[in-house]
Amino acid sequence: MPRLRMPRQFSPARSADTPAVDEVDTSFLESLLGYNARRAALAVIEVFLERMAPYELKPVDFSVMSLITHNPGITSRQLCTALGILPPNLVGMVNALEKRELIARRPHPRDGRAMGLHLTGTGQKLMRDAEKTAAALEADVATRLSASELRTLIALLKKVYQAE
Amino acid sequence: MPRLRMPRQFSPARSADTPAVDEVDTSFLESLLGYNARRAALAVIEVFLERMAPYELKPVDFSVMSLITHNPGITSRQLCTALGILPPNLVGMVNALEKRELIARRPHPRDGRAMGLHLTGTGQKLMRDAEKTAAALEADVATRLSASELRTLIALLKKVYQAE
DNA sequence: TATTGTTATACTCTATAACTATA
DNA sequence: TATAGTTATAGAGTATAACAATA
Repeated sequence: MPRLRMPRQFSPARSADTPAVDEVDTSFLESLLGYNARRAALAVIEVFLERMAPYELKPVDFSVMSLITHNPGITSRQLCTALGILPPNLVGMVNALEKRELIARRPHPRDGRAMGLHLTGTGQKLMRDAEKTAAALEADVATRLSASELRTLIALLKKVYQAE
Repeated sequence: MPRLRMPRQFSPARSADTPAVDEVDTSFLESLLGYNARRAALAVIEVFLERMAPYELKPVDFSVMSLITHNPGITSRQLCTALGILPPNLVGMVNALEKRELIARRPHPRDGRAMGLHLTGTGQKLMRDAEKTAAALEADVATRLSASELRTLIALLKKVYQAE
């Protein structure tokens, strides 16, 4: 009978059972596209947040403003579809941008339910600078990557998500 | 005097002032690395969520489990550092995985404050299947990309975030 | 004094249901 | 009946402060 053995909770596990980890092996995770894509996205967004702080634009705000810039009269619905945002979550952003007098709502010419979104003069001025900053950020990342590597990277990323 | 003009609120804006957008132009955003990286990450994570649903592992849970798999005895602190998670936010995940009896806490051999994390038998069996599924997911993405494109993509993504 | 793990908590992001007005 | 915009609200995800036990 094994009665003489110590009860398990008092039996210190042998060191083979409780190894310590000195250096963390992340090689399996690093072989996965999703892991690398997420880490890279977070790294770029971190720099983006710093550089865009003067304009008080977070990445999604910038995306919204940029689409309005290049698509004057775009509707909320179109913004949601293009950016993968749910309508209830866009309302607050658009309200905030309108309150800052960066954009203005105008009635849609053909659909009485919809409102077309337009930049104000202030909004246009801000976006000229903000888009320059965004483009400069790309140039800075291109110091980690060569210009052609950056082009390749973006092309491959598009292949991943546009194949949906 | 311009008194005869309609008050602005009753004056329908001319169509030149309120254009409608038929097709949304996203070309500027698509030129930005951050935008593309985020979209690609979201696309891969979406598939990941579907495929990992049978194991009830979200991406972060999988990352935690995978690091424990390849680093038996890893501490919470090491997990947080490796994955960019804040300690308070890891507690709930580890508790949940322990409650599911996928992992077990054992005292750290050299540091009385820390606990080493280890897979249980159940956890090992689950992770054998889950990591196979994760690798198969890569192969599926490789139908959108060639094998060499996938390797290039991952290498370039690493360059972006490891240069931090 | 510094660090590990933890609690409590707040803030942001994302998701669902339901309403209104127009189509 | 369906759609655009909105409200309210719930659930994740992420953030800081502070504490006990140990280094």
